[in-house]
Amino acid sequence: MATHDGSTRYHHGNLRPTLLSVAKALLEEGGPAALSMREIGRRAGVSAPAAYHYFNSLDAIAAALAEQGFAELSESIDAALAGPRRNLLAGGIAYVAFARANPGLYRLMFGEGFQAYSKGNEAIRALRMQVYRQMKDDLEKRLTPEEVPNAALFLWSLTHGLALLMIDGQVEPGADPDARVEDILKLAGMGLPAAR
Amino acid sequence: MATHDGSTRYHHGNLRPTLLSVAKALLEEGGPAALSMREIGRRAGVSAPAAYHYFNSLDAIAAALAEQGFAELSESIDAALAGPRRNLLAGGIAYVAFARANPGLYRLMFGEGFQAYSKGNEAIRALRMQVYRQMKDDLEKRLTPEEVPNAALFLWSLTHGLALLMIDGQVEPGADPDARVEDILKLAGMGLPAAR
DNA sequence: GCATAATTTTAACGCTGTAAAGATTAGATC
DNA sequence: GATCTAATCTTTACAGCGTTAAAATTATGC
Repeated sequence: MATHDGSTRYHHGNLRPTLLSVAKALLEEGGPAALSMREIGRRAGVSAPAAYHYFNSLDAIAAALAEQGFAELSESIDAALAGPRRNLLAGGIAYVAFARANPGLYRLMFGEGFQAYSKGNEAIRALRMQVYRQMKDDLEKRLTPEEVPNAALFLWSLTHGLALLMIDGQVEPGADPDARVEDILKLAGMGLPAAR
Repeated sequence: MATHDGSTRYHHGNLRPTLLSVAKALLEEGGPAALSMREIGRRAGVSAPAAYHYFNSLDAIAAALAEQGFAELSESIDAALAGPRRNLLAGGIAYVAFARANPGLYRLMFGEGFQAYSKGNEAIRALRMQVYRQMKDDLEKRLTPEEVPNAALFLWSLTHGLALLMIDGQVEPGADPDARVEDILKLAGMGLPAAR
């Protein structure tokens, strides 16, 4: 491997996190399809099979990235819900902001390959559930129990769809995309003051 | 190549459409990632390079499938809008129904690979625009001009998001998925009688 | 200092997309 | 009907991929 001073060592010393950060960079450069075991090794300054000491497969690397992503997304929503505007609108804005800041990762988390690499990954299932629960909990504060399931699916669909359309460049870029997101989400009636 | 009676001919005679239909089957079996030049050739009873006589690349096959998909989606929406319930709700239901009936194709049309194979494909851009316009036209009948852009993005986000969540198996399957779709879309206030 | 365990490399297999060159066949012209 | 031409398909080949197996190297504990 190559080190910062140009020298070379047999043992990397910090390979696992390096692999993940290199993979994340690759993911944001070219989307999930750009993830490649050999390219990850190349950028980490290591042969491709070296990565197999830390991950069983390319899918395992994808799963690790997705897991990180769900954790980060969940934290980001938590922070928004704890902020000055503690309501679902703030949560939705944070959700879309995460997707826009990490388009490759978001596509990995919700895109076509998901079923493949998350097969039997309980951590991912749990984290994904947690994001959904954050929204449901808030809805339960002001809706009847029968209304909650449909309202939750409605909001998730809207937010997820908006995030993807923006990521895909399907939304004509105006001056202030964040304001646009807020306007759209408000149409769902999310802007009500939160019940305490 | 192999024919129905077990014999073999050098010239297939109907290769281009066969390639497309075989590719469509592959797409629905394993999603966009399952599309493979060699497998397509194999199933068509032909060597892989034979396909290059009709398509420049695997992406070109994907683009042809996507183009077909957009045309079919557009027709399906048109039919719904011309039906007994000539309103946006009917259009939205038809939209989601298309996605659920062709999950692999829908992911191809709107998924991560889109940018790659549709690069410079004007037919696809036009057809995609057309679907969007169908919705906008209807909105313009009953909203002020300033309201239309946001309302259109709102509806497309909701419908697109719902379609993807259902395709991905994120919606707990109830007794009647179609009714569920209708309930969700109704929450957007789409169920108003259409202006004539 | 030495044995052991952890880490990484090289070599190899079967798969992929696709380019190049050659074989085969259909269709037009005589 | 024979022949020439153009269309169609096959074989061969190359580079790149994920992954496995075996060997090499280095760090660690005694």
